Amino acid sequence: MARPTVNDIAKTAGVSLATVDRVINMRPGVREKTVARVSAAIEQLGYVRDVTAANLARQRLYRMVFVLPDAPALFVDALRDAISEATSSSIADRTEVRIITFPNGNPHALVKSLRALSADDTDGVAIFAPETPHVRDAIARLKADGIPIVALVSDLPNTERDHFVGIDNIAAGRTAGFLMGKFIGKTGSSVMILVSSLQARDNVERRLGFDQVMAESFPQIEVLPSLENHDDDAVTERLVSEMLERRHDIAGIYSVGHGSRALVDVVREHERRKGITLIAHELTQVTREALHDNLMDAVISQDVGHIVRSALRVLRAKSDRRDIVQSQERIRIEIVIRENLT
Amino acid sequence: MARPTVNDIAKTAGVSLATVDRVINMRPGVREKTVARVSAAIEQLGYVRDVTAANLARQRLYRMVFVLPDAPALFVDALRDAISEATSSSIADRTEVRIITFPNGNPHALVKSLRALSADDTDGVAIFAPETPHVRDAIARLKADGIPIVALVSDLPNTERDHFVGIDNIAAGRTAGFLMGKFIGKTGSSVMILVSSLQARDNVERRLGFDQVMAESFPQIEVLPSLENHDDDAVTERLVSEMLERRHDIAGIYSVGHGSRALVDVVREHERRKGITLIAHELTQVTREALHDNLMDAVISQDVGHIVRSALRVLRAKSDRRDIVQSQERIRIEIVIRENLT
DNA sequence: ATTGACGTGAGGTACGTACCTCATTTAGAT
DNA sequence: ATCTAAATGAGGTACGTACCTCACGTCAAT
Repeated sequence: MARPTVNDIAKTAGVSLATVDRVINMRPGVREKTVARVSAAIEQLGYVRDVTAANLARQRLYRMVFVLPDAPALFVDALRDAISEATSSSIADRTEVRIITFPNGNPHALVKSLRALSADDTDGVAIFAPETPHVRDAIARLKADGIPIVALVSDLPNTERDHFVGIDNIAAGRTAGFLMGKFIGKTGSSVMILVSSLQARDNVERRLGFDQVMAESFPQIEVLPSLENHDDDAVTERLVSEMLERRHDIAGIYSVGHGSRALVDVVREHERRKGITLIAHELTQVTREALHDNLMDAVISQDVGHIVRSALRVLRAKSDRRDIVQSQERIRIEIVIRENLT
Repeated sequence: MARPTVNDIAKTAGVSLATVDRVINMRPGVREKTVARVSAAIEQLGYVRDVTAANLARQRLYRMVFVLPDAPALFVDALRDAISEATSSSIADRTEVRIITFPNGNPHALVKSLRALSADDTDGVAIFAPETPHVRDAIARLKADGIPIVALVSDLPNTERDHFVGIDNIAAGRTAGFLMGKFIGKTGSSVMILVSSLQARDNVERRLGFDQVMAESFPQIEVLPSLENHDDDAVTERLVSEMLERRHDIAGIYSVGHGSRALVDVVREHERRKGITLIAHELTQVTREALHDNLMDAVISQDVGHIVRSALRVLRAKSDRRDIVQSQERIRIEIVIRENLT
């Protein structure tokens, strides 16, 4: 009744333990017929390899690498913190984590860092970076080396990444749009859109989803063109101030990017702050405070802790060629308002 | 640099492996002074017991029990499904799961089931049940037997449960209230409240939170007294139909309990359905469809998968007297709308 | 019939921990 | 100083798996 072991398989397949071992670990030197017999026995008994025992025997250490930009956005800091936290409890699951930082918006430096990784010191890579041709090539190289790759937060769909850990950003944008429309309510107003960069796939997708919903369900609200701030506080401040001066019909501001500090600062000091619906992404100290102060109306977020743990689980599974539990790895689009802010 | 083992501790503490083992597993026969020496070495080296190796050596099997009502609510079914799903992948982590069902609203039967559990066939119990004096006693008995207990979904704060896995239901009610107020917007309207039972702590807490927010932020909206449906579809149907006939100022319905099937059915067929803001709890097939059909405006939910996995993690940890990673065990109050419904 | 390549079996050691037995040392009481 | 009980050491086996070596058997090509 207890779970079957390799010995049970050997017995029912009528072969020795060594042969079972060869089959399971895909070592050469076994006739196809014998492989089939062993496989049948595995199937029949419902054998599941005891990963913990295997890892013990093999002195397994998962050496994982997170690759992050040094963008001056609190979200990236939060991600970094989550990685650190995961690291401290990761001794328990044989996982060692390194963080590689590359200069924001410098794919060249990123590629250089990726080049330094090889299969004999790395068992998995989680990347949060924009998709450029160079990055694509670097990822292809890593894959060719047999290293599992997951994309983090912003997907890299045209690369050979094994998995994407993050939210559906189109749906996230739609969510923001729905709330913006419902919260503004009134007609004849307009919404300002602030993005980090139109290079970042996640930003573009969110904007797309936002526009879809606004067009479908709230056509009376005008959505203004995206303004890029490149995660620069000074730029943000200028853009927002100017806009609020120039157009008095602004009823909402949607911050698409990862940073909202400057935006919150400007709005906090502005006379019209009560009349503006503010929706941003990512729960950080800044957005948290803004929610608490009734300055911000909703934050669309993704749990960085989940993201990090999921990335590590997926990378470990890929590294062992194991399946993943899909339902556990779905990252939710969280809507955070003042009341469910814990 | 690799993680230290018991042997390393023995060496640095200047004792034998057997003594280290006695200390770690709290077996008797070691002088206090020696215990201190060993503890110091553990501290110094940052030793963390390899739980996987320990479980292997000890042939550990975690025998967990979930105790659930047979309430005819889809949420309970979803919970049951989540447990089944967790069970299938639980072979990997040495966990065996049993589900005990008790007749809804019959604490006597529940207590009888609990009485049958003992420490030599159970390593942990997760309970979803209302807190009654009998239940309190039964839990006290289990605790006296040394069995870890977690409360599921609805807290049992006046018992000796080790942990609560679920959301802050007052905050959940506040969340519902905030959205209800924002979505209704207009003045001079009223909101109907439907609860499962005023015995269920989670229902009461949600109602409380809802009232708080409505009073604070939306005083122009009248909140009607709670109507109990005892999870009975026929009762629900009657209550809702009558109310919609009698009062034409109903602008919103808040379904506090775990079941919303009958409510959705009634509203779906009603002529005023477009004019009513519907907010319910728990994402199930019914609420999912209602969201999709624009019949329901928001669902406040908690991820049953997370709940089950968290309960199992916590019970395993308690059973081993290990600490839990708080941040990983917090269950979020999820706001689900049409757009972030995946 | 001999050679050699390949397939397979038998048996071992190791991983980090649990748990057992038995011998020996130590401390405290007399 | 002697006795006794408690504390400790030494060494073993086991858990399920990985990985190694070596011997033996089989079969086809020569």
